[in-house]
Amino acid sequence: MSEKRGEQAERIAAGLRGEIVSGALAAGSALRQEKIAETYGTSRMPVRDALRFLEAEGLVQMLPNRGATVAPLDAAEFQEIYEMRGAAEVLALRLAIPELTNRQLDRASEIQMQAEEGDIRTFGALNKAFHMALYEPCGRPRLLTHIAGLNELADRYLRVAAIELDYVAQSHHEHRALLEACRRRDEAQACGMLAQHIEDAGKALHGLLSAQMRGL
Amino acid sequence: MSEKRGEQAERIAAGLRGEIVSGALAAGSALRQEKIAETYGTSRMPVRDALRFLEAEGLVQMLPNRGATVAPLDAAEFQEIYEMRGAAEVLALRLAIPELTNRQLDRASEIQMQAEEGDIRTFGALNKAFHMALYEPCGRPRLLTHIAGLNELADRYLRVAAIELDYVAQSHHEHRALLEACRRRDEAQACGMLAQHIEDAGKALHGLLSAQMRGL
DNA sequence: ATTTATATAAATGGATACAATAAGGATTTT
DNA sequence: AAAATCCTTATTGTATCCATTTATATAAAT
Repeated sequence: MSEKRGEQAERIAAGLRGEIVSGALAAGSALRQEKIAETYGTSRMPVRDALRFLEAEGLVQMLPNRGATVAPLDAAEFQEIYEMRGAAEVLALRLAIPELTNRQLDRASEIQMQAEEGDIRTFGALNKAFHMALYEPCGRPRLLTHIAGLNELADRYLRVAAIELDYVAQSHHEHRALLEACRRRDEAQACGMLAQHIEDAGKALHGLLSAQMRGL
Repeated sequence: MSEKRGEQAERIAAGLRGEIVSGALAAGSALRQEKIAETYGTSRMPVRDALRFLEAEGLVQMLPNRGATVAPLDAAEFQEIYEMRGAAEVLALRLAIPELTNRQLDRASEIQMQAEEGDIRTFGALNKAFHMALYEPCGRPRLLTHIAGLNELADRYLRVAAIELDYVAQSHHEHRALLEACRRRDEAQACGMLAQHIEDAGKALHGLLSAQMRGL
């Protein structure tokens, strides 16, 4: 019980976020405040704060007087998220490229190598890490937060789509090409490839998703 | 006291939002829960919810155990917001153009005419309305919410910059040209002009801002 | 039998009360 | 006199309690 005061809401939010993104809490599930409070050993008050957090992130839906539910999965929203990712991440990359150091590029390469050696379970996290490594030098905190949020939303869908192997292979290929363009500091080429990469991913996964999502 | 239950937080958030965007609450001001609660005739509880809302929107900063303050104004953040606006709004316009009906274009024209007839006090709201009218047909709710949030953040800065007249004149000019491109359904031209329009606005206002922001 | 109305149970929203943290001032010590 | 420590006060975070709303089940009426 010796949790630092003032951060229980964030602890609860982190816990719920994990359960939602991992799929442990199914889309549409009711989130009862009392039950969650019991689970985390607090009162309902910090739980409410946590739910508000997650609502702002888009992982939870709250209806007045009717409680919170895990946000539904919807193929149209998935497409929208990927469109937004495209716009935001291309901007971040464009702003980052002039600031990219070789050291940072090496770091991204290393992450990509780990991703290629890893299996499907580690793909999601390492994929995210690779992208963020390229964007961080842009020095735009709000933009980076926005991108991270979109990726978190996307992760839920990836989990459902149970990523196919040949998509992963193509993703690796595109990552390598993207890295090369960045090393040449070829802004136009890199941005174009990234836009294509994200659009491809969106389309590739959209199909799997529509099929997979009958069971709701 | 006969407010509908379950929406007090949103009422308080709307009130505070207005005071922050209008500048009635200066950047950096402390936001005491008890005082706000008294003002709105409630307990501190819905106030806390409202502050969480505003924190998510970026208008308020919260430090654990140390309360909330109005988010500071910062020229670098202004630039970032305009960069993000550019990316998001160009995407929205690109997706909207194929769906735009003549009726919707007429509606946008009407808003623009009102803006040109109005004065500086009405410029901000009508400017926003014009842009949103062009984007709404894109049918991407999350993207539209994102854009609206960015515009709200930008409004704070516009208020401080006390918009110059020749900037307004140029904005009107660009809006008319943008409308023409949309009427021709010329996606590439329209998107290019919008990108330029937002970039111009960002640059024009950035200068004013840096000067104006000494008095903090 | 179906539908509607009522009553009851459950869960949320808000208020009040309490605990803990942080800041500011007074007092003491060097 | 300056600095450090302790104490007091103001403010936030959490818990408990109450009221209101919603959903469910039961009963009555058509």
